[in-house]
Amino acid sequence: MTKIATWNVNSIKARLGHVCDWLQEFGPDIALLQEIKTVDDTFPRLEIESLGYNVGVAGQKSYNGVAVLSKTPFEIEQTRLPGEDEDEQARYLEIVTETDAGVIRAASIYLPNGNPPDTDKFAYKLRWMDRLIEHARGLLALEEPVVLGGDFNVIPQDEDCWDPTVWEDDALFRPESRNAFQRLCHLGYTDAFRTFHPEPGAYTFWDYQGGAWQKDHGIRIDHLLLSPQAADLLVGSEIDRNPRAKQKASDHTPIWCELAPVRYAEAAA
DNA sequence: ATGCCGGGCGAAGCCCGA
Repeated sequence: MTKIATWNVNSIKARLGHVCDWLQEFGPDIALLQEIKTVDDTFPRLEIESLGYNVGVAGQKSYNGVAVLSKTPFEIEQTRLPGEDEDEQARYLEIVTETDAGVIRAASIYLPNGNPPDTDKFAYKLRWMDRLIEHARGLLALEEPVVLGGDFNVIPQDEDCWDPTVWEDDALFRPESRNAFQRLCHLGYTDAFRTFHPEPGAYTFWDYQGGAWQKDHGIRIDHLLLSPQAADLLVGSEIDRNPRAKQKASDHTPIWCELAPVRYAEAAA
């Protein structure tokens, strides 16, 4: 079995203790991290390698930054999302590794927030999503198990937030954002968590403000999208709320999926 | 609720997040 998790940690330095605890307790085979907020040279590589992980980093000073941690060694395929050479923001890192479930291509994605919606930030978000769709379309042609995981900054449907009216005009919930997310899925990618959990009220983010966590006023914006070859291996997906409950927590919590070697996946289906 | 938290940077207060 191969466990693949994604977590926006909101600074790897501020969250190193929690991340190490989670790696030891949950033990993902592949962990996709976002908002590490540091450059490659200052990423706490040794601490994480000492827990048995290979580390890949696409970092940036102060903002953004993504990483991949994997128990199995990997090749780095992309350190930026293709399609806009001037884009310097570190929001995409793609690797290929051989796991117990076979060769898997995985990408750590930190999709732009896009607020406020009447600014270039929103235009940048939508351009970034178009670029992601084009790249994801190309990956499908490889006919490999692909996992696109990360903070997509998109609330896909009404049931993915506690009060849709509050989010109505937010870049995370605007029709343009949701439409682009839907176009991405409709290429042939499966939302791993939704496959097992059609019910509303499952969240991955709770604002630090206004007691959002205590009131369970959250949104589901962290996703794992699987190519058909990966979806065929999918045997489970859950949100791990424990890290969000701790002191000095990230405002996001991990979400994971489990892929099985093909003969086990067939038996479970 | 466009900043009530919380992090980075850098040493006070601003930028940014969702």
